[in-house]
Amino acid sequence: MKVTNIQSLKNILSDKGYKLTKARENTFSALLSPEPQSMATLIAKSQDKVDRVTMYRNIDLFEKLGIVNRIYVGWKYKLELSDNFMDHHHHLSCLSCGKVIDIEDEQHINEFIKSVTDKFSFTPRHHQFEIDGFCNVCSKSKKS
Amino acid sequence: MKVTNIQSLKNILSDKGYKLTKARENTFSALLSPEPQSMATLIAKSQDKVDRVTMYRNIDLFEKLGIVNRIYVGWKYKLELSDNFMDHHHHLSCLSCGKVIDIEDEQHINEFIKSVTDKFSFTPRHHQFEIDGFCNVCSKSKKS
DNA sequence: CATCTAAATGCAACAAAGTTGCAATTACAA
DNA sequence: TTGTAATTGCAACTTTGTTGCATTTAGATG
Ligand SMILES: [Mn+2]
Ligand SMILES: [Mn+2]
Ligand SMILES: [Zn+2]
Ligand SMILES: [Zn+2]
Repeated sequence: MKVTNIQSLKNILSDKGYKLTKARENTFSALLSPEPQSMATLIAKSQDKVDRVTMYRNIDLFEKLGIVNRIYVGWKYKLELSDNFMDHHHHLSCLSCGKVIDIEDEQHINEFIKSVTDKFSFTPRHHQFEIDGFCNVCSKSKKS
Repeated sequence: MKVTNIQSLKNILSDKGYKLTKARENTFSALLSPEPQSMATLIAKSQDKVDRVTMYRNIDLFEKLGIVNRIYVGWKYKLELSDNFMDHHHHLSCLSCGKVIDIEDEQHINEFIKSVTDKFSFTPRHHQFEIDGFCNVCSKSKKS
């Protein structure tokens, strides 16, 4: 499912009967970034090449095809290219100081996903697990 | 942090130097619901009592004070009163048709949370686990 | 490679969501 | 009761996302 270049993008698209267009190439280029980006950023980056409306439509399509993931960072979503079959974002997020801690432990999570998706015949593509609360520093200070 | 009535709301507010106003009482009343609600719903429910702008401002305040949680359901956030016990939201969300399935199985998740919050000395308030993918219906259709 | 057509695009217009500045009102402490 | 800072409502505005439609284009076919 990983898209590394225009050729693999074309393969995924044509496989489902979609066309590889200039707008889609440019949408893909805008997505190349080490960090997840907001829709506004993607639109700004390619403002002379891709119409706003087309950007929305193609991001929707890419998401359905598994080319991009929509993740929530703070109160807004951001978009990123899918890397592996199943991307993950497991965070502890401090409501007081905003610190975000990444969790690596996959053991329990993977078991849980398997059991629950099997139960509902659901095909998972991506998941996100966020725990909001207070970090060790902020837990000690008086004002919650 | 749990708010059960107007008096406890007043306590939390005045504790931080905020006033208990009619608009805030009505904001609180609108939040009383077994289900998380969208901002649009809250605004509609109290359209004759609280101005749209005031609703935004007071929800923001309530969130900072820990009175409400903002959670993501599908692609939109919803609001709910915080509870004493840990709030939880476990969903399967279909990228194609938008269907949201609630998961009730708590077993694996609770183990996982315990182990990871202990590890980082983190005090959890609420958590959210969302799996994006395709529901049983949409998994079968050809243009996935 | 010339032709054909469904798919895709851009544009304009719209709708929904959220923000800002400010004058009028209100909570509440003195 | 009064004084005053906090809060509100309103109007105007920005940002974000959607819809309908005429025009353009990818790419399949021969
Ligand atoms: Mn992460
Ligand atoms: Mn839920
Ligand atoms: Zn913290
Ligand atoms: Zn579905």
